Amino acid sequence: MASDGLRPVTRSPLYEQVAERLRDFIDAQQLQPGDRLMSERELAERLGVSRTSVRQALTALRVQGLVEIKHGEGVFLLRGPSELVPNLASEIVSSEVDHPMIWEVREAIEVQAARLAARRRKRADLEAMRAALDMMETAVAGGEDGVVEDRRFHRALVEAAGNPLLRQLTEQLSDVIDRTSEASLTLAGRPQVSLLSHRAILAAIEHGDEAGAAEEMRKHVMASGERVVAHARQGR
Amino acid sequence: MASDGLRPVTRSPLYEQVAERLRDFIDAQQLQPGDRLMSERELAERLGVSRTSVRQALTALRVQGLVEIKHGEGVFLLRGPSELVPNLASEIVSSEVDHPMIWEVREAIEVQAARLAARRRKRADLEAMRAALDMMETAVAGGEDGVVEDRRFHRALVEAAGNPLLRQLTEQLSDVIDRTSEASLTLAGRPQVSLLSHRAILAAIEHGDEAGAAEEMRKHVMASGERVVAHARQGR
DNA sequence: TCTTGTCCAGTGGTTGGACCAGTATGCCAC
DNA sequence: GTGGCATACTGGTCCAACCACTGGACAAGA
Repeated sequence: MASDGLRPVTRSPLYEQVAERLRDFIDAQQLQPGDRLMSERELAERLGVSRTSVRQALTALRVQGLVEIKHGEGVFLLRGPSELVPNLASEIVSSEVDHPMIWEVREAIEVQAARLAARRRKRADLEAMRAALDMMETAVAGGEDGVVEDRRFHRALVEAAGNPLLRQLTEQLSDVIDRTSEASLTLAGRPQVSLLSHRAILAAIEHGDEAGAAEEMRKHVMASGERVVAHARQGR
Repeated sequence: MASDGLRPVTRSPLYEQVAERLRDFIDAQQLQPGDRLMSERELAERLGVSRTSVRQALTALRVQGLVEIKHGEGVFLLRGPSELVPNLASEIVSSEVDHPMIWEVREAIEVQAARLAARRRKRADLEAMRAALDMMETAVAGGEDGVVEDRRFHRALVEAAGNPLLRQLTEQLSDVIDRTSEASLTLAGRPQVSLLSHRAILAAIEHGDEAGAAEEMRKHVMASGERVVAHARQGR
């Protein structure tokens, strides 16, 4: 399917345009954290839109953590112009699975998850990981890449870590993580190696060997990352 | 300064309550990604609020990536109930600085940051960290707790890691991290010990000793966490 | 029978204006 | 000074109307 130049027209809502104008404004004026914006009524007049639209835009900026809205006082800047784009993760990364930065973050999170899993190792968690690996072994033996089963294993491991906050972070990055895993496992010979690494990690966890589990996971993530990055460079 | 139970009352805006109700609703109903919510008008009536407030709440949920709003069609769920509450960090944690979960996450992120900082160690970054430590030394010598300087050091370290994604994660957790640091440094004798740990970490980074930097940071974070948790248990 | 056009009901998007509620400020009586 | 009060801002909420878009029902035409 070729790009036929007939992709659907996308009209962006007014409040979104307003939000963008406001971002541009605080950037152009070089407003600093703590500075106060104009009142909603004045903004509405200057932008030529209704106050409702301004309020919707401000709500959006508020959710993004850019401004703080104080009843009776005004709207105050929380972060400087330099710290825009809070969705850096999905923005920058989505198209560049081979960026080392992602692998470094995976290393941070998953190594700690492995360590904590080894510390806690509930029976149900261990069985979930074992099951995921068995499924992956079957898939790999059948010539598949085992992407789905790999994902299942990593999620089970994070679950086994028993840390809701850590779990939340991985879910937030799940898109990126899944992409990187896929990029790794579609490399020739990689699924077999990955499976062995997983077995080693699980073994350490089962023995309650925190340091060992952490180190095995670190080696695993690093190796995967290096292979993907190298392959990407080669392709360019 | 003791907790006097007279902190300012915080009235949450209506649209925020509405947003929370909606989150609860899609959780209770176990709505799946792709499902459609009721119309804005119906939601307004059922919740007993104006359509304006509903729209503000929906805008917030949209920005958070929870729903997709399609003109002429309706509001559709993007993520399942499992991936709710992106602000879990500030929600759960704000009042429980002594929860081990936070320290475990700090360990994950900061250990990796130390490792990467040792790998890259740009001159400017090293100087920023040194400067922060010197300031902390002066503060501690003067009998202060050095909370501000400690924060400066940790931020400089994350900066030195040279990983924007990692940096973003720490910023997202900055509230929690700052609280935990403060809880640690206000314990008797802790600032002195912390300062020594920082010196050791920085030394390893300066030598480009990745494993050493990582291990020193791990010991530092673990020790801080254990002390805070122990002190909290004692207080109960 | 299949297509085409029209209409219509329901959806979100936007507006203006009104009023409620919280904050800061200055003035005034005490 | 202190407290009370009026006031002039600020954001928060509501309402009623209308615009813009979508999808489906349905009739007119090929």
